Amino acid sequence: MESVLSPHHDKGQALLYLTDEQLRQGIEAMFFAYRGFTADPDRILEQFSYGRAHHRALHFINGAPGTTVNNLLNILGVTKQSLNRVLRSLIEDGLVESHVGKKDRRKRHLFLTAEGSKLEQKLSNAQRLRMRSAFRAAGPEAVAGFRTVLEAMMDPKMLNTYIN
Amino acid sequence: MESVLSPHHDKGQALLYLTDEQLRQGIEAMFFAYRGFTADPDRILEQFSYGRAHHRALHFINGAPGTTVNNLLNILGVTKQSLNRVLRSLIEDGLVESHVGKKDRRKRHLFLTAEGSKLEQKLSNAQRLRMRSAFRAAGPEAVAGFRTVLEAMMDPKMLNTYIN
DNA sequence: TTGGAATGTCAACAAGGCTGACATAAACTT
DNA sequence: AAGTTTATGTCAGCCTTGTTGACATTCCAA
Repeated sequence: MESVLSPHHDKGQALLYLTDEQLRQGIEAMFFAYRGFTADPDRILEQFSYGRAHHRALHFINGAPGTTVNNLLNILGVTKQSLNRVLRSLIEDGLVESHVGKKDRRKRHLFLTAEGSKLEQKLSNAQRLRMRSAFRAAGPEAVAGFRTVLEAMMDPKMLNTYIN
Repeated sequence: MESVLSPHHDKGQALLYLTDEQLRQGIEAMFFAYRGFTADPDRILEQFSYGRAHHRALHFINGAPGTTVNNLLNILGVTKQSLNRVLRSLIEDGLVESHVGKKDRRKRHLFLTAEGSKLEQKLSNAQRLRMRSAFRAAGPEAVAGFRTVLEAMMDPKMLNTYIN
């Protein structure tokens, strides 16, 4: 039965989106959607014997060419040993180039080679395809809401990285 | 310069949310948000020497008490060997109980014990806390949009599982 | 010149995916 | 009743990707 006397104070109605059940559905939505989100690139990566970690490295090097190893480390939130293993294989396979810094020669600046760029394109095209069809199906207002909630869900530190 | 003559046919403006740059931002938003989404329960799980896989099992058994192993397998999308390893440890530790089916005695029905329920509560409280504050910060319209986009991003098969 | 930062590398380990093979019990089919 | 399929469990082994710890190198900066 809805409140007739004080509709604006009916918290159960006005804040329906904050009930435990709604939150639970939000949690499951994240779980299933993330699976969908990674499924297409994962299938491509399999053909190259690469994993999601390689994809992430390619993605962020592509987005910020010349980025340093340390910078990548902060974005990805893994240990240098873990990242190094992935970078090494990408460099060995000729998808990524590592250039010693000119100003600070301790730093390595990372770039995609033509071949690396090609694979990155392939992966991100697949991922964008699904994202685009989801965005199209949902419409602009939903997309804005999607972005707003995701941004509120990130660690504040990552928001900076992400915004730029 | 904005179109003055035919604002409603200005695709570049009207479909701004479908540009590659917008899609790229959506992709990164998913990556960073998912990290935030799992960070809190991950910290708790560490104290129990459990992983995300245990959390997922607890979550879905809690949501559908008496579910069968096969059903869980379909929801989680992993192999029985992988799930079995996780279930075995949860059963050994007294967090989950496995009961032989009454109608079909091949099937095992899974339930959380009191202790299992306690951990599940702890984990989902942590996860809901972040989700709630994100939802609250974003507002109801954003939350609706968030859900709409995520649902469009799932595999259609999972939508059924999720809807129920 | 020395301390510390940036990077790379080796070794070892763990979680949690995977495949393949095999076992058992129960249900279903013929 | 016999054979097939289904549901589950288990063993062994492999891979990716995360972890820690230790150590080497290079080189900027005070």
